[in-house]
Amino acid sequence: MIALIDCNNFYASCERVFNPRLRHKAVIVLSNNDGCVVARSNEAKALGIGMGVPVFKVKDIIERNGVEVLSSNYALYGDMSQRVMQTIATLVPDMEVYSIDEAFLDLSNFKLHDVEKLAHEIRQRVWQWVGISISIGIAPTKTLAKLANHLAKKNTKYNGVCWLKDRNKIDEILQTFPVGEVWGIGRQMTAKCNSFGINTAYQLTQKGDAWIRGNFTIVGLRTVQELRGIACIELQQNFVAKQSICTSRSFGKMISDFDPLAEAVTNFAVRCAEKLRQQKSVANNITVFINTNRFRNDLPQHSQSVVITMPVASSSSQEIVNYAIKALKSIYKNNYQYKKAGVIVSGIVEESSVQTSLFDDVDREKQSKLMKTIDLLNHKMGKDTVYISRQKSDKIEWKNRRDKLSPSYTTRWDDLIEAKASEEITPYNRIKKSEND
DNA sequence: TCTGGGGTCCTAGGACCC
DNA sequence: TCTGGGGTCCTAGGACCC
Repeated sequence: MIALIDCNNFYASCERVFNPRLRHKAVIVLSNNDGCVVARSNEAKALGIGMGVPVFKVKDIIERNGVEVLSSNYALYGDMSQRVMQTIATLVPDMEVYSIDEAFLDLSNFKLHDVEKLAHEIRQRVWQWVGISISIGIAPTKTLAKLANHLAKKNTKYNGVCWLKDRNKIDEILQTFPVGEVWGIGRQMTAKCNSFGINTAYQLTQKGDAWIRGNFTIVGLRTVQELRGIACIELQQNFVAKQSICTSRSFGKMISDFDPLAEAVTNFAVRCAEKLRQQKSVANNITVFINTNRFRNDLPQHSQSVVITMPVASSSSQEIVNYAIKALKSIYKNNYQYKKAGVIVSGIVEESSVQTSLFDDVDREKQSKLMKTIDLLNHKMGKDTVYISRQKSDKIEWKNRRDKLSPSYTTRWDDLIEAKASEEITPYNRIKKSEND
């Protein structure tokens, strides 16, 4: 038995925990650069604000209904996510944290008659300890647990917990479940299914394996098997190092000059190097890409990327920055307005298994000590306390827009909430006051 | 005016080998 | 006229996820 826990309207819910004024109101949270809508409270969904739409397209709805608009505050959401996960782990330790707001649980160690009670206990505890409401789907496979979760979220009759107990119940549900809502079936596969007259999840499960494989590859077949109750996607409980790491941003405004572009790329490269060191990895390849604004048909377009393979795999900020700048120089062109850039490190291996080069002229021992010291300082004293000079100039042209950022309530001392008790409302004062009167 | 960021996995096809 | 058969490895690009 597998459970999928998913936080309801996660980013919007996080904002509400510390700002009660937002409760019972339509709230939306925007993507980086205040570009698109990435989270909506139920009230905002009801107003017809779609997921992923650019804000400027729903400006009317926002103004007419007084929708509360917030920039995304990842420091807050990341910390709240950890609290949710830690709370769940107090009841079920066998857990895979699947995304910032989702976790799969292995319930095979629990007795069947305890499952429903356990699920409600998890909901209650997360709500009480963290202030976030969650939905829980329970089923024999990950894909079915996802589906159950979907139902738990959509139908209030489930009271937040949907358990697909047996095959009959599962089939009954699948017969009305749109095939496109199934986890792993995206836009392309949905269109193809529909063109074959397959509209429900059940219809898909009735097709032959060979047919499914032929049309939807092994990936599609796995999804169908999971719908049939045969587990093909295992719970991943151990830490797995990433195979590629990307840091990229759209800019607050477009950039033409090389220097500010290089400043941005330097920062992205430093972040990639930090993420590498965090997971004790080194990378062999560095990709740098730059894009002009693809929505501006009136401007000349230039999008290009280039991969550089380093002589020796590395996680040194200095080294990765040097190669990234070299890469940028090779693709940068004058007279274009760039909107976005990014750095990807790939060909990732454990730092303990580095293949050295006979002609290596870098003192790796020294670099490694330097990076450890920098990481320590930056962790203790704040991000970029020690930085590479190219990371910061007086110009900050490439920075993001985050106009509606909420405080980092849980991760910055300066942003801690102050609670003030009014004289009028405390019970103690009320008694004192009446005594005086 | 304004349009996110970060991942994984799979396949097809080319390059190369004998 | 007619041009083998069987592999491996790598990469770009597509599809999917949150």
